[in-house]
This record gives sequence, structure tokens and C-alpha cells, in this order.
Amino acid sequence: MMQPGAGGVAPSALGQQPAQQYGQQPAQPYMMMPPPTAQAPAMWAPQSHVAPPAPQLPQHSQPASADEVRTLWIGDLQYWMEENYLYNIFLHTGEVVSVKVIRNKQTCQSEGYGFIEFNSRAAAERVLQAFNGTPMPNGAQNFRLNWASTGEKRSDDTPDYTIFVGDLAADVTDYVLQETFRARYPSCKSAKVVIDRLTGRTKGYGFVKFGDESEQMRAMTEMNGVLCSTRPMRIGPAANKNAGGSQQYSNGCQEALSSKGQILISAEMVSP
DNA sequence: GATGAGCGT
Repeated sequence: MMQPGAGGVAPSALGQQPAQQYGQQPAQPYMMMPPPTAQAPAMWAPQSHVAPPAPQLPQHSQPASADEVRTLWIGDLQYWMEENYLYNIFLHTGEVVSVKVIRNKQTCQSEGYGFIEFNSRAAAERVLQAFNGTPMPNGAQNFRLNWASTGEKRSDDTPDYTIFVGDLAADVTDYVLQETFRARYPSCKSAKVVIDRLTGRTKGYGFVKFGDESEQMRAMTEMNGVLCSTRPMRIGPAANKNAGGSQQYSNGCQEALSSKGQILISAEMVSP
């Protein structure tokens, strides 16, 4: 027989209202700030904060074939941003099916990203367009949203040529950084300002990716010292993360190995 | 100041 108390539980596991305390956050973290300049497009969020025109940050194009893709990936989460926080942010859409923050199994600490599933692909896309790159309710950082990858490979055939950009002012966002470069380098694909997960604030450096190697090279010299927002950028080579950007070290490794070998050999020779 | 971040049961 059914337990009386458990009969009419909320459909979603999140239905049970979360006790809303997010670390240092005061009582109502979700109070959406009034739209700065927003005339609400009144599609699905009549009365709410419609963020400034979502900058066209690079996102994976929506997979056309897969009807099932209704989930967004969200990153750059601070540790205190848990399911209930995310859930309440998108609550007004009425179309959130589930929310999940990925945690480390040992420490149970957030890994800084999660997934938001909507009841339709269109709903997910609206959220993606409207929120991505706009300030999160806590005010410190911007939403970093994208389509969740469904295990299928992302269409990413082209190599990236990346540079490191330092000395960024506090107000430089991905969008600002990217536009700074895209104005001169059409192959500029994306820009990312690195965010401190503890504070949600910028670390003052970032990465810019180009599709064209010669533009990467040119940008390295031409853009060094150029103003971005209020500060001159300092540009350097990016440590090889995603290949492409710089030369492989295959030869270097061999040299290192052989010279190590030499050291060993000479050590043997030196020994009595 | 100083080299990310990225897909779960």
C-alpha cells in the first residue's frame, strides 16, 4: 500500500522547495535585477529580466537531427551554486525538467558545471540565447551555457590556434575580448576569460582562438599592448592545450630523451 | 597577476 504522506510528491525531484541558502547569499538570491535597458521580448518571460542582447558567443550549433537534445550544459559555477539555485533561475520558464550539478564523488564538491534539461528543445534554445554571456543573479560572473553534448562528437574538425592574453581589466568579458580581436581578425573563433571558481570573478587573463594560423601569429605581435576595455593587453603564446595552436614537441621529446640517455651513459662512465 | 574548460547517472 502506498504511504499516505508520499502520495502527491512533486513530479520533479526538485519540487520540494529547497531551503534557500547559498553560502553567503542573503535571503533572496534570485531576485532578478530589473532589466537595465530591457524591453522584454515577451516570449516566455513576460515580466522578467531579459538580459541585454545576447552577444553571439560561439556555441555549438544546435544539432539538427537530434530531437532529443533538450539539455544545456552550464559551466563556471561557483561552489555554492547548486541545483536549487539553477532551478530557480529558470523556474519562470515553466519548462525545466531537471537540473543537475556534477560533483566530485569523493569530496562531493561541485565540479563547476552541470546540466539543465528542458521539456523542449525550443525552450532550451531560448534560454541559451537569452542567458548565455549575461550576468548571473549573483552578479559576479556571466552565464556560460552551451548545448549538452549527447555523447556524439562535436563537429570540430578545424584546429584552433590559441593565444594567451593577460592583464585584462575586471570588466572584460568573453564577448568584449572576442570583439576586440574579431574586428581585425576574421578567423577569430572564440575568446574566454578565465574565471575564478571561488569568487566568480575574472582572473585577469584569457585565451583567444583563431582558425587561421597566420592571424594568430599576427595577433601576437600586432595586438600586444593594444587596449582592451581600459587596459593594454599583454599577449603571449598559449600553453598547448588543444594542439593546433602550436607546434608539437615530438622532436623536442626525442632530444630530451636522448640527452637524458647521454647523461645516464656519462654517469656510468664516470662511476669507478 | 600570469596558461582554461567543458559533458553526467
